[in-house]
Amino acid sequence: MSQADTKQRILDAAEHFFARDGYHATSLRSITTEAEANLAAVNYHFGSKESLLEAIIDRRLRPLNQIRHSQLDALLQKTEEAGTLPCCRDVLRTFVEPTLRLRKQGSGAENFVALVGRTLAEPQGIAMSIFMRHMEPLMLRLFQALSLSLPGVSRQVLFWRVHFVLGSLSHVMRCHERHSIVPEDVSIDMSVEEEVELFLDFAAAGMEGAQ
Amino acid sequence: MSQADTKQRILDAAEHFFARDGYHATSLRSITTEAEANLAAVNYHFGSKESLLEAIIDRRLRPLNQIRHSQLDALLQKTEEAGTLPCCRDVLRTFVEPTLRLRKQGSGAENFVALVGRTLAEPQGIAMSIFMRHMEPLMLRLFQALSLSLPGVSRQVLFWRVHFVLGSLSHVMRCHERHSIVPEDVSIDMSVEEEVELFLDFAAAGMEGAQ
DNA sequence: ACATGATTCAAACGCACGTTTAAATCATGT
DNA sequence: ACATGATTTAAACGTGCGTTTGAATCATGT
Repeated sequence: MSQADTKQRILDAAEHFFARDGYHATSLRSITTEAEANLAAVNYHFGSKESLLEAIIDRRLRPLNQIRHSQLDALLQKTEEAGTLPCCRDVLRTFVEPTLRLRKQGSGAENFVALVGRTLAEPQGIAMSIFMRHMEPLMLRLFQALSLSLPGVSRQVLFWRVHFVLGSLSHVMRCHERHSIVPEDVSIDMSVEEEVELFLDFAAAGMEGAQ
Repeated sequence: MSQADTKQRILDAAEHFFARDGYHATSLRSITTEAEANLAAVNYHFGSKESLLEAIIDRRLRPLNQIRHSQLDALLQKTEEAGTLPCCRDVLRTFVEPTLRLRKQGSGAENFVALVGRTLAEPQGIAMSIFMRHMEPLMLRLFQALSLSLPGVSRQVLFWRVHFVLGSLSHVMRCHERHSIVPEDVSIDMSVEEEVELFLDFAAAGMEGAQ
């Protein structure tokens, strides 16, 4: 059993518990027990509990944001060539679709998505500063592209609507499994495409605002 | 200095720290220090840390939900008398407006609003079960009223859009002070009415969905 | 086969936590 | 003034935490 195995198992277990119970409510003992590793392994491989959290975010957020960046690149290049403005829904899709797709990829990625959802809900939390470092450039590009797609909406109003959408998205990201109250006639299982379009129906309409 | 004083000061201090740092990251020592009370006072007056959290939720959520219920009562009675359907925006307003108004009421209520926002983001958290007990009847009525106001939207789609709106709202509730990144030309200070209409422009359009 | 560095392991460290205790102090009715 | 119950206080309790240690074990190149 090599180092890589242990590190990966610890990352997976920690991702799982951090997402489900939160950073502070999760102990290194429960992580290492689930990972079938020794308690000291976390400090040996990662240095500290906080660095472990950073490694978790690093592992998944870097590739995710690369995808989001390149999707936005592609959209902006396409509309520029066509001499048109990107539509709000398409801009949002470059951000939302990779996120919801990640969740269905398996191998614990759904735990990461839920963890990010939690992180967005803890403004003063340890994870937030780590997270923001990764997100800031993309967020600025997203805001600019949305501003481009909705020339009729003031920057002030746009700012808040972007926040509303991020609130919705982070909420969806947290609800990865077993919902609290689900009416009997509502099905939870959807394809990524269905999820994305369901979300974009709401978010794009909200961004455009009341008529 | 009477018992009531100490209990109130502890409630206020705990509300403040629970909202800012979360339940697990807040110690009874920091609470009682801020409240200028003895460490043992929490267990004397409330029994345990968890019961303290319950008392915090009880103190503010009970009157808040009474207002929301009666606002919804009034709306439904009015439209029934007029023989019309309630409009989606008005239904949402009965839920959203008392929430955002509470925040401006002062005396620490803004901390409670932020705490509820956090709670909604921690599905397995201690606060969630306490919170859900208070919210379930109102949530069912809200869902029914929204269903009435949007007869063209399937229950399945409606269910998700309600979740999206609650996600947005809980996000707004958490952002009570000092935002992370605010563009220079965006003003944060708004009246309750402005906040409510800004939110409802977004939420009502989202509920109605893309055309 | 052996040396060497990487990894695992059991045990312990100091610390902060929520809670409990019992004495001291306070408030109140007579 | 005094008795009584409510409240406050300082101190300690046991527990679980993140982290550290040093020896044991493993993997690898020669």
